Amino acid sequence: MIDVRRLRDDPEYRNGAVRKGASPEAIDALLASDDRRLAVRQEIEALRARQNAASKEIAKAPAADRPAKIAVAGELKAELSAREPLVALAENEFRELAIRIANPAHPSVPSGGADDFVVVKTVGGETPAPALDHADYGLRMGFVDGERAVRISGSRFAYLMREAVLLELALVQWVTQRLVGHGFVPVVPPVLVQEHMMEAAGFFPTDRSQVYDVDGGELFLVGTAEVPLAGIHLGEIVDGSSLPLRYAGISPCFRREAGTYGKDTRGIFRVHQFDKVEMFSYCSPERSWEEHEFLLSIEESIVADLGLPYRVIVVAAGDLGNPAAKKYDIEAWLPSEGCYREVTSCSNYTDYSARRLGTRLRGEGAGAGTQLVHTLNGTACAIGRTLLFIFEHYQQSDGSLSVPEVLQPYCGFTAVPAR
RNA sequence: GGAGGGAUGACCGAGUCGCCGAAGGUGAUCGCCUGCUAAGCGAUUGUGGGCCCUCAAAGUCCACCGAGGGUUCAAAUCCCUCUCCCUCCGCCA
Repeated sequence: MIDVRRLRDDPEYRNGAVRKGASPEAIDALLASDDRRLAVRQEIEALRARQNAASKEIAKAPAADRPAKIAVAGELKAELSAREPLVALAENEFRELAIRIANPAHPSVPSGGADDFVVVKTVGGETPAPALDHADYGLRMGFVDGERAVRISGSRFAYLMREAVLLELALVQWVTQRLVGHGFVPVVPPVLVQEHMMEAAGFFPTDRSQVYDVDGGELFLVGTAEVPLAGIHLGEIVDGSSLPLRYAGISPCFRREAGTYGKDTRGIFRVHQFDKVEMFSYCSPERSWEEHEFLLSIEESIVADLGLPYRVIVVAAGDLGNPAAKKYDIEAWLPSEGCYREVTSCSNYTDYSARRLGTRLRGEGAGAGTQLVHTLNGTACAIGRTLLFIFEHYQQSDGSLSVPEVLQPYCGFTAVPAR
């Protein structure tokens, strides 16, 4: 949820919203609506104050005077109940308008759309394509069986099998250990959540079509552990000195991938179900940008230690998700396609999600007030996606697969012979 | 799936129409006291919003006792619906 006061007073903030696609008209309409709801509320509150006072008098009055006083209070009540619905109307109008304004882009975010990203750095070279691309290689090695999965679940599902499973477990172990070392609390979260949690996390109503609902719409399968991790401190006021609170969620992720027909149909690049280790930080507003860089540095270290060539980009304003003020993507080099493709990303949602989540922090010292926390999230490792990069970069000329050194202690083998 | 019980402030826990934004306790903060520590004594200590004000504080008004409706001049308290939690039975990895 947008900060309306800041939208009114801070030109840079307002401009950031425009760069995210909000029209100046929509913003002005929101501000006008804010004025209206305030005026209505003031009127009703004044009326209610009079009614409350009248009621209190009744309690103190001697029995003989009561009937007259009750009549007076009754009139006020009638007037109040006639005008009270106006408040809800004004509030609803305001909310409708407010929900359409995305979190403003940070000044450091370039304007424009999907092609207007800025490359921050490039590490490693653009290696040549291997004999088989990740899909063919996965099939050949018996790592990925999409054909059989189609029979039982439809397209964009796959059986992950054989050593690929051990590599998955190794990745989860390795990455989780690293995060624990950085002070993240490891979490296996619920992956079915209620509608209100989807809303609070900012996925509904915008991305409703991307989410599976089960149990007759009572519960929804999360597309990322970010959702339940964002809910850990729902409605809580946390001690400011305990921040940053860092969680590492390990979970399957479910995505409908609506509107991606024909896109990335090879292998397990884009599937309806995959496992992921996700980072989530609750952070004070003062140091959330620092935290964002921290999450990026972890993501970089993971990709780099796996030996994958990659680049870091700052995603342009128009290509940011609704709640993100800034987002980095790490794109690894995919030799078979001859281009960089996203492996991980991290976003700073600033106070945008926290406002709906109701997660605040209490400052230190006596009389210190509360303020909204900032929330950030990032992919530590999207397992399937990562495996596929390994299939290409670690595929040997004899058809065998070597194992990235960092994973060897966790999977118990150093190579998989050709098949 | 069946039968009961519950949801109150950071936490525990009173409270069956007006004197309740809510006793008491814990925790926290400030001060006092004891040559340290512990204990003890006193004070303060919910959230959000409005008005006032240059700002803040103070003051004042409104809302909030799981959520949403209802009854009433007046609801934490009565009624209805929903959600969640707990206990027992059944089922079960």
